[in-house]
Amino acid sequence: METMSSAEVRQAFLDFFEEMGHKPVASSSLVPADDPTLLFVNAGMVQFKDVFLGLDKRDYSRATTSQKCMRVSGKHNDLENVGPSERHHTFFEMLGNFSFGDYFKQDAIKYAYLMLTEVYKLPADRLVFTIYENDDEAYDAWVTNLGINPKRVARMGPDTNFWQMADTGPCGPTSEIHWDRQPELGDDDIIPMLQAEDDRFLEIWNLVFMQFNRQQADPEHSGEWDVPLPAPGVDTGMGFERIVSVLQGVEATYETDLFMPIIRRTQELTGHSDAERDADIVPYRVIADHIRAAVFLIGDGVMPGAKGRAAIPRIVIRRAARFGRKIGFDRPFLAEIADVVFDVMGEHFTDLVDQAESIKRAITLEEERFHRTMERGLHELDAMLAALEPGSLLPGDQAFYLKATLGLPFQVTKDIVEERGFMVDEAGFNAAEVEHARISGGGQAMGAIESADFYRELLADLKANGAIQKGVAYNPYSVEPVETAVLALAQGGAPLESAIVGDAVEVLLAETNFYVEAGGQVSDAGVISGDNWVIEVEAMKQPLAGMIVHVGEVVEGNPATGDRAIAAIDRARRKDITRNHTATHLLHAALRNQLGNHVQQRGSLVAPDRLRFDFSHPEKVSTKQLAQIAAEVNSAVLSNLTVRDETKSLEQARRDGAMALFGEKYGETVRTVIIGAGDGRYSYELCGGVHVGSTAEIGNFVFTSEGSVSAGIRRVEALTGQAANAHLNDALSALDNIARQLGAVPAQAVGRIVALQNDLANARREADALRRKQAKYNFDEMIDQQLESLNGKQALLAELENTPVETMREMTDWFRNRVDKGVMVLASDINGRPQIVVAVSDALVKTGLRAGDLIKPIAKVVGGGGGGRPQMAQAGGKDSSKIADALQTARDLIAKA
RNA sequence: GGGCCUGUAGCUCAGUUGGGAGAGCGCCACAAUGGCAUUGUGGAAGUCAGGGGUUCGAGUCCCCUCAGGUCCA
Repeated sequence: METMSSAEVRQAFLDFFEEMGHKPVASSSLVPADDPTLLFVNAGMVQFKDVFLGLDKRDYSRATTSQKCMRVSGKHNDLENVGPSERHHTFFEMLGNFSFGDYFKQDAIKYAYLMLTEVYKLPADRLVFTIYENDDEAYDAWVTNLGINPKRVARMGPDTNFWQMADTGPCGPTSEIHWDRQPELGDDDIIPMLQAEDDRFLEIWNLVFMQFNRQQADPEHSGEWDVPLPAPGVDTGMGFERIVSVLQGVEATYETDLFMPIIRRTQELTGHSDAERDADIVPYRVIADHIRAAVFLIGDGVMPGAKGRAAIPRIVIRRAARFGRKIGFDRPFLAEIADVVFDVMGEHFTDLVDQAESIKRAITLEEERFHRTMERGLHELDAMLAALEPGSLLPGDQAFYLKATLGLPFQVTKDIVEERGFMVDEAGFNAAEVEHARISGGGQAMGAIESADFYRELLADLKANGAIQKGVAYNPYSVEPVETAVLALAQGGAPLESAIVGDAVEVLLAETNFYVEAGGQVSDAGVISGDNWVIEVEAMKQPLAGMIVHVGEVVEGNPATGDRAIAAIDRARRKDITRNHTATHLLHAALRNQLGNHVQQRGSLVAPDRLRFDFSHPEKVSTKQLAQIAAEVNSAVLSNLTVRDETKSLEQARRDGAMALFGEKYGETVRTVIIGAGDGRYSYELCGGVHVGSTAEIGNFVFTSEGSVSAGIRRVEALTGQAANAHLNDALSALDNIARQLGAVPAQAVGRIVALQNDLANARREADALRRKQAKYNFDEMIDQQLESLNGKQALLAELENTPVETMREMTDWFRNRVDKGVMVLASDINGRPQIVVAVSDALVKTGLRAGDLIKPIAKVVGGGGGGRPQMAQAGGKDSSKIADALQTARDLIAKA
């Protein structure tokens, strides 16, 4: 047994299988290419799934990989185990060798054995094996052919040693190789201990033999419906971190050279001694695991966010930040630790290094966002605790509110609550969490998966009967109507033979040029028609690669599966979209020219009626800069640059200087869009969208807004073509009207308005002052003359003419200041509607007379309602002719009160 | 995809059964000081995210849309 570095372990594996005739294939992205049901690649075979299913062909029949994997959700959720466990990870690598109908069980077992004993030079007497209970071939392979002692080979049940992709389909027995951590216990108990899954053994390699096609579900594993596959295959997986730990002679994967540099760096930053570190090892491990996950996720284009896949980098970054706080970090620190990941992994995953700065920035941004969120949550928690009796229980639903709505992790809540001498109702919290999962999970997400399953089966059927080759023929770059056939109609994830008028249907055609939303460009709309029927297409979707689905409504006739059809996009709409799309590229280039190369696209929307573009930029784009950018775009339009596309390898495109979007995933060959010819090339981007032929077709370009989306990201919106013309014309005619109204030429309009505004403000102030003075004078006179005494109270009841509500309210203050024990009811007709205010002096309020109560019956008389505070109330009504009656009612009420 | 929360002055936010749109910071002017820091006085600044509804009356209640936050899938 040799001590190898992790890099050597990985390379030795790939080299050995290459020698054995395998094609070394690069790890695929963590984001599964065509599989919406799978959040992340979680095994080496994922990128070969279609090859195993016979849906895809490669020019090799043997492959070997070291595949990036994530296990964070669903059946394989290792998130909570990370830290306490010595060898659980969210992100890890899986070494594997694969046979697609080439070699089978005997060779697979032989290769695995050679790899471990000859290349890694593991002592054979430390290896033990499991096989499926009735798999005699595997038994022979180990015992007869390789001469393994039968005491070291355990027959196991279907739970551990039978693999199936789904309830039906490919399946087969497996054989596992385990490392014996306690060889001193001898051979005799090996089989029972393996069957009991004792900690003595560490599983290092799983060999899967895809041998059968299961025709129908078989929960009892009778094997009755298992038909042998014509070309059986092999899929193996060895946990890279585990084998490295075995070869480096350490107990925990965290002690290997994959993790120790990360842990040491963390330790440098905290200043802990080794003993302090070991006393607090869980946070160190969590940080080490999660920083790797975050780096690789973001490297594969999964930016932290709230929804879908994006939630995962957010979760790992926030968990790491949270555990970081426990060991003393009070500032963003993960980016500094990420540096070590680039050092350790960069040699093999070279594309990571190019993106290092962007990845670190994304991590730090997320950490900062987390801190802000925490501050808000802690603030709310403070308020909750302030309202609590000392030593009492914080209700579970409140703790859950902090988590679900404000994003404050429960552990944080719990720590703080206990620090302050309270307790949390944990059972209540858990109940609220379960209830929340029930309400918000389930239903719709399942629907999406069922729909994907439906289309996957449909795709397989259509390929099987030869209706299509790889998928729907898709050429969105043409605008001419396409003559084709209806391959299938569907509704709610179920097939439909034919449809009638009014049906909402999904239509699958053999060929289409309807664009499916991608890269910000929205889907096409249009019409599919056949003999005597018409379907209006409102939306498009792509449930999986190769399946382009039209979503629409039958407006005429009875379309049916198999019908001839003509698919026609809405060409005017498409034209507007292409104008906006090409303009978006011009805008991107102009932004970089005017603001600098730090400008990077962070999102975009290309719709027929507008375009929206988000980009990184630290400050507001000034009006002047905006004008310069628009001028540059318009100048590029006027230069009538040609727009063309080229398809080439991603590598070539990068070399040629094409702009790729950070955080997007690309295939090996890419389409590029070039604006401007030769050295005068103005813009060069990777893009799958549809564009105009030359820039003059865009017409006018005009901004409609500029603003902020989040920290460091600006958003602009703009119009082109007809929409821009209309916008400009509206603005010009509005300006023209304004100028005409002012009796000035447009250039002088603003000066005139400023002067007018000043005059108006002065006049208003003057008029207000006069009106108030007058009103106060009249009011004082009114009190002198009209104050009456009702049942010991001083009352003023009056109808005012043309007095605004504001003045009436002011009068209530005057009244209450002047009359100690008084009630006032004022009514006024304002634009044909009665308004009433009631005021009560403080002394009378104390005796129980409330303006709010008093006003309700009064308001009823004029057909309205009202209310207010004890001192002052306000009401309105409908019938001004009843004002006198209302005042009389008031008089009666006050007299009685 | 679903649940919950938020959107009020340039910024941070308050606004209690529906009845005077506010505070702090910032900004402008004036005064005190030789100047600055500073202090005082005064002032400007709001489509209460947008649209619809209920009501005599909506920042406040209801519905929709948009944007953001957050949790679950």
